[in-house]
Amino acid sequence: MKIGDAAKQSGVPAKTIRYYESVGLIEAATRQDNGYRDYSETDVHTLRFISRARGLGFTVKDVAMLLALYRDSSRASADVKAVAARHVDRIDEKIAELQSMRQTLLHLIDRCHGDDRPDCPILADLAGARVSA
Amino acid sequence: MKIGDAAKQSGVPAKTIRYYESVGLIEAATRQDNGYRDYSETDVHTLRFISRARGLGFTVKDVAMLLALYRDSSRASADVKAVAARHVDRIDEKIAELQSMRQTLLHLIDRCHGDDRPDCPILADLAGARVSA
DNA sequence: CTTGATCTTCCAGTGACTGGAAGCCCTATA
DNA sequence: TATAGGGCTTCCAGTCACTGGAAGATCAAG
Repeated sequence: MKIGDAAKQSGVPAKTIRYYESVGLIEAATRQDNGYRDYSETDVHTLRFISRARGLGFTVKDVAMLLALYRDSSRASADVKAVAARHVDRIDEKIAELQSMRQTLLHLIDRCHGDDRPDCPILADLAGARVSA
Repeated sequence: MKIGDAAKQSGVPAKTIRYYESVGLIEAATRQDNGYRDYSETDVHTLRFISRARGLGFTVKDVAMLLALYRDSSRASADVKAVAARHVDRIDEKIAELQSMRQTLLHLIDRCHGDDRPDCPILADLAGARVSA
């Protein structure tokens, strides 16, 4: 099948499929006589695998590793678990960082009148003033 | 003062200061006779403002807006508040997204033996199998 | 036969830096 | 005075994961 159909069936945009090929995440597709890329059901399956993994926030590098493990029938599940666990750690860090920002922002927003007056604790804080807890 | 000192005093790397200048977030610094960029205390203050805002996750575009508001003594605090509130919304979305990923991952990890056997629900899920709740 | 959709390649832009090369400037020390 | 080092300058490239767009070939339908 052509790239457009593979895109529809996998949910991965044609542009992105070509991109994945260019960075080596998927193998270069075979070509039809007219030069168009040709995809199989297996390829679509792989693309869906990639799409799900990316949806869970795995980096393309991680996805390459997961794909390799997926294809290695003699893999140890511990290796997969390790990749996932590392990823959860990164997510936890990110969440903590965002929540800290959020808290500070809400604190400042709460103290800001939000009217026509120029007086604003948000700007004051950014300018270096310590705002009371 | 030279860029290295401005960097030390503001916490913004010299490289990043030049970058901010290149994208117009800060004005082009005046130059000393030898061509070196020259910074004032006010410039350092601005860099610290930027550094704090970036630390709260504001985009450079948002920071540009906040700086403009900061300098506009006739600003309405409502405008500042709006920028901050929009930002909190973005953060909330991001947190929700990450927490959803996290939950799915933890669920899968929990079900993975993590031993030498190849059997792995994480890969099974990525491959399209529905994992029991 | 033409129209429009889809395919091809290649280049550029996103956001916010960061690294590195090549070369100038300044200061301190042998 | 020569030199060694550090910091300064510019510019280009790389990061990450795409995404947009241009120019041109191909194909299916009317």
